[in-house]
Amino acid sequence: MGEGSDGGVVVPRTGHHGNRHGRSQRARQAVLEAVDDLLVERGFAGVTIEGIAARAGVAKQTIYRWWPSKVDILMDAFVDDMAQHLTPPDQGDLESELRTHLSRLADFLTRTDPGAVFRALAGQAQHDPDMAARFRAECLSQQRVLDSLPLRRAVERGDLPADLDLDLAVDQLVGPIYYRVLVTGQPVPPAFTDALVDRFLTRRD
Amino acid sequence: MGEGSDGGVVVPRTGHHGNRHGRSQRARQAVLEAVDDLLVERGFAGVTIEGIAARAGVAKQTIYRWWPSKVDILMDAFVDDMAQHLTPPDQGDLESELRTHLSRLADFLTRTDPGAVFRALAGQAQHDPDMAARFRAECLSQQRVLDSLPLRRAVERGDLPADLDLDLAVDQLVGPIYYRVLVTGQPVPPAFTDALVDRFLTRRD
Amino acid sequence: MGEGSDGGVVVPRTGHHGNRHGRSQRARQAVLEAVDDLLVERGFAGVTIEGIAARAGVAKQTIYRWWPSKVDILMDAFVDDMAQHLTPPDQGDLESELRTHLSRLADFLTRTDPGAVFRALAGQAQHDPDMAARFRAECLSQQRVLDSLPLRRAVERGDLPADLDLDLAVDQLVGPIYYRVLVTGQPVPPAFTDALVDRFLTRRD
Amino acid sequence: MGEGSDGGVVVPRTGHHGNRHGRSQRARQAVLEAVDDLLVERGFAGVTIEGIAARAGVAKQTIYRWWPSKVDILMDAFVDDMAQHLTPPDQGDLESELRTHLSRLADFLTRTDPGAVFRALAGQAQHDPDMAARFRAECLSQQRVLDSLPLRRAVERGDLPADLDLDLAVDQLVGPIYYRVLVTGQPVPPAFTDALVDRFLTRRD
DNA sequence: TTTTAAACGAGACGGTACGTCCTGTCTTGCT
DNA sequence: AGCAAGACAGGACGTACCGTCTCGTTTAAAA
Repeated sequence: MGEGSDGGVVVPRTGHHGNRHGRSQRARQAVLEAVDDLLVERGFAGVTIEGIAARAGVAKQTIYRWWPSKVDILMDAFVDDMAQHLTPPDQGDLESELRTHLSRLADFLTRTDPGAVFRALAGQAQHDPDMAARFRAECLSQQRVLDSLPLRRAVERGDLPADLDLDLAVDQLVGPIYYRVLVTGQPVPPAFTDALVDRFLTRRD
Repeated sequence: MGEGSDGGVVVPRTGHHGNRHGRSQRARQAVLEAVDDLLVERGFAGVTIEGIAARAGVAKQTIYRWWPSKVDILMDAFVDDMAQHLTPPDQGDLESELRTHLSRLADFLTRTDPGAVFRALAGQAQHDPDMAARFRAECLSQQRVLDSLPLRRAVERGDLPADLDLDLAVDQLVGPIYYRVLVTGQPVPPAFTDALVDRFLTRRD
Repeated sequence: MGEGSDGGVVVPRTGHHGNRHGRSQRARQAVLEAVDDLLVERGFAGVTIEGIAARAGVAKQTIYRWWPSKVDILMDAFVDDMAQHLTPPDQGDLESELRTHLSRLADFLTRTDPGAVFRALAGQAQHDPDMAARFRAECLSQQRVLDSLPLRRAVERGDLPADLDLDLAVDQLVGPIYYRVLVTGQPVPPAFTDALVDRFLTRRD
Repeated sequence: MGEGSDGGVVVPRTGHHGNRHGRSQRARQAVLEAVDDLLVERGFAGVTIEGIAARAGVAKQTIYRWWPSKVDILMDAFVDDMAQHLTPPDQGDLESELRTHLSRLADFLTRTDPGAVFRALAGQAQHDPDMAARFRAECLSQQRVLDSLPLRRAVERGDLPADLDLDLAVDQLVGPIYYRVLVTGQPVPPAFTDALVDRFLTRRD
């Protein structure tokens, strides 16, 4: 689904009201802000197309023209936010990078507004396979790349074996975090993420 | 939410139409079956109180009398099913028990109808904190006990140290499974669950 | 259209909110009053289902449950009003009765609120053959009977020949009135209706 | 509303897309044909500005530039057609001329496409006083002149008294026809129009 | 037995949001 | 300057469910 994120490509200059050169940037931004605000203020059930339209000062039809559903609006809003967070720093040291990244991930998922959007999207994905596919393609695949970055750097450095099963390793590292966030609701403190890193590295000795 | 699961206690004998002493078992069963059917056939969005009532041949009011919401009906239906599956067998051997239990869990979550109910409930829990609390209290806590059973038995047998952090261990073992099921949508074959067990046990040597 | 006007038959007693004994009289009355008010205040285009619902304090669904369209609501309202007016008095004298009836008819059509409803319905009938058929069956046929009443009484009295073409005679008498009301928009003063009566009776001498 | 009918005066040459020399005749014709087609095919409710624009291959703005509303387009289309029909022939004989004219009028109103347009316009006039005024000024006044033509010729010939109330006479002759067409929906056969003429002339003997 | 009160089926009610359609206005680039 | 194209804010449409509320019936414990 590209219409949400490529508005800047289509529109050459202005964000005025309707014209033949594509969508209004003003409307797009207003919608994305409105959807974020509504989700945080009223929860997922409080996010309605009518509510977004009213809050953004936009016509419903304008929303339907560019987004197939409210979750696609949320995904659009999420993509804008996600890249800003969660790019693991290159510290030259696997353990440090993993500790930093996992604790940041836990914080992002549990404490930030985009994290709340993520949880809502992950929730909705359970109800709608098509949406789940879009969610994975647009949001999760990028995230997955970032999650594996410390490991791939360590492999390049020779700190991890070249035949490491990356998929499995990433699942082991971040799986328990998502499990706590999405299933048990337990807190995910640094002590927990550090322990995950410890046990992941220990067995390699 | 207790009224859903204790109906059998209140009703003395029959499940015919109105009576002055407790709820109709006929109605309860019809509702639980209808909700399961609808979820599997039409997905979570296709589960509506009106639809359940029509399918079960029951009045809406009867549903509202006994369940606060459609997710509570689903939880009621889920509880009935869950216990049947997923009780790990006592095989006297940690590795075997873990392999068996984790692969059964993966199968339950991804391939069975109650698994679909679970995913729907887990999804809805992301949108509704109150419901999430009920979900954890009624469904997950039991499951959590079962998940830790092989480890606790191993501790009793002396195969695992007494000071083992059970919570962390369970999270490491089942977290990646739930992560695949709820987030990435990747399949969860026995090869994957076996690998989880391997790596969990390896470092103990 | 019968569901609108036979509510009193179906509902045995109360006008409370929903019950199994048919529709709420309170809602029905509120809708009919709202539709009349809106037509007079804002014209036909200002009559909307949403506006009626809001004004009557009624849910849209309740309106759709009982009336197929807004014109059917207007017809229902019109039927209630029409009978009150326009029953020609029995004065024992053809000329007097005709003069009275035609001038009353003209006044009804041009100066009263139900007359405005009639004009709106007659207008809509031009756009919708099905509605036109309902309109004729429910509203006009009764009116037609009243219009011919003075002539039929005169025939009974022997003041008019028994083989009089009633249809033609009524068309000649009231046709020009409706023509002015619906087509030319000219006023229809008593001088005009009296002249119609004169010319109708003159040729019989 | 004059902009619709004087286009031919302004445009000097072509009807291509945008040009700097007044309106496009191509667009005007396409719109008038589209509106006629749509009215006949889908009825008045099926006539929308968007539909006309799509069918005529014309931009909505072009329509709004030249016509204030869809009924004005219909009036424009109607004026073109009306003059062609309904000019009563000069037969030198009042009765013949009246018989011919009234039966042609009845046929025009009930059986022709322009007649359908007329009925739609007359219907809409009931809902919109401003439009009714335009309708009378642009369409009906001409028609009224034609309707009275046989009578005026007869007065000139001395076949009718010079002090004849022309308005009343015309109303008596055509009123019943319009009444049947617009109100009762009864057919208007020659037998009916002939009877109207008979009775109109009889009383003069 | 007869009474009687709780639970039942049915379904109308006031609402909210849905997704669609059309309105009339606007801006742009082409002819 | 007029045009085709089409995005825009707005608003009504008719539908689907929500959760609440009578109704009149069914039922079995209490009287």
